[in-house]
Amino acid sequence: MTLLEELQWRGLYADCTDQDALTKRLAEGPIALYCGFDPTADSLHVGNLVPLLALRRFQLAGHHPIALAGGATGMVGDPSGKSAERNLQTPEQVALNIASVQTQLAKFLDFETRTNPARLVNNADWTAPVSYLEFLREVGKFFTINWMIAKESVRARMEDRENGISYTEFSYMLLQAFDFYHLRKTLDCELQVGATDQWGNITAGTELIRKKLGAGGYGLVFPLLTKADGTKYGKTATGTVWLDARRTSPYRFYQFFMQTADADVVKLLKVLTFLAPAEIDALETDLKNNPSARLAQKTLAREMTQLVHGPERLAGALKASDVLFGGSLDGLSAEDFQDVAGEAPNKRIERASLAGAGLALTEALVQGGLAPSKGQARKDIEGGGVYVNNVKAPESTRALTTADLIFGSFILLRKGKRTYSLLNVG
RNA sequence: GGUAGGUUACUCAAGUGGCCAACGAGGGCGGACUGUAAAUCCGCCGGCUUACGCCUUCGAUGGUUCGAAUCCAUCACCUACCA
Repeated sequence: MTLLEELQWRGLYADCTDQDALTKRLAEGPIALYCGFDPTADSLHVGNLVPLLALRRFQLAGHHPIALAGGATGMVGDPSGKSAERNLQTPEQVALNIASVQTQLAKFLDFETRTNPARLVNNADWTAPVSYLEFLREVGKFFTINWMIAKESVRARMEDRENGISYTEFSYMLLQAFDFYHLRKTLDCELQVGATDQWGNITAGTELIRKKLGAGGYGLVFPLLTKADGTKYGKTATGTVWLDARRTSPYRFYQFFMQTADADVVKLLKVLTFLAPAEIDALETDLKNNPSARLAQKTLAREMTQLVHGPERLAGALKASDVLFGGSLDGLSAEDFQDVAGEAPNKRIERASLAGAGLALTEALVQGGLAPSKGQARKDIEGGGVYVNNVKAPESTRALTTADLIFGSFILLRKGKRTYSLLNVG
């Protein structure tokens, strides 16, 4: 199976500027390719994994990946896929975000290998020195407004009378075109990859390369990741699933994948993991024959957590999951529980607050982050959805005392089937 | 600069003087059923309160009124048309 065939099998092929030519080119030998990541936050999220891991797939196949951090483009904001104008980030924010995003990008690619080491670049390096006038003459002149406003990302916003599009965001595609042109010229980068919403930006690049260099450039785009029910992938009710362990703990990260719907899990195994097709096929069969074992979900969660957080954090997440989803806490060793204490969502409270009448359960739920207010906490309790140490606690007048402590200094609160908070009593 | 329209809770969106903490939909959270899945059904979703109830909210400020999300004035922002 060639690389392109594998990408197709994995559902990672949406469109290509010239499939036949690219197939031929890839057969001839290693190619340099890039993908850009704008620093919209100080961490990447699971949605970024698709293009990032695609770069890695190319590297594993012997090609030269270039990860581009958008120090310049991040100052402007990509209108693609956005229905409204965005607020500009301050230069300080961009600088901070760039620093952490670069560190994360570096974790997924091999920079040491002799044959085809990865490279990490920042488009601010070549964009910032160019003056506005220079840019207009060197880049702007090669694009007609007519062509630009025909792009989906722009047209969608032009048709939306409510929002419109600023000149700044309108210009975004030219900056990205300039990136591709620059990388083509200086690093002989022939291919740009990205999600489908990048199609317009990518083709702007190939246009510029053709016009200014008289050379070719390829674009390859992946489908946007969606869930079977049509909603966006990578967001939970609580928010985005980040790659940074400080924002999304490995335990939560593991649980996010563990809770994948049956209808999505095979697609995600293909798109996100490096498991061989045969292994994924076997998991698909298992899912059909024995869905309650959740082997596909477990494998996905395991693979992803290992990939992003490493084997040690994976072990912690597994241990915490075993304990928290293992039913009764009886028979659990103190050591095992200590491990959970470090991994699970956790909140420190004062031992003194448990003295006497104790701490109201409603108050404890609020402190543990399981309820937004005491009123809501009371309703949740009365609705039968709250557990203390995995025992249902249906009375909203319940208070926690030292008698509820397990293993000396913990109280395990649970709301619903799977939301936990561990009170760590100091 | 002129004219017209808009700004309601997480989002969309009703409400145009008391019955409004505010219809409805989406979404979320809980429950039942399950498999930490989906679908379905039920309950809840401003805050405090065991409850009666109290308090804070409908862009901002001030006013009219016994009483305002609803009326008036000023301001801010958004949109359209005209200049």
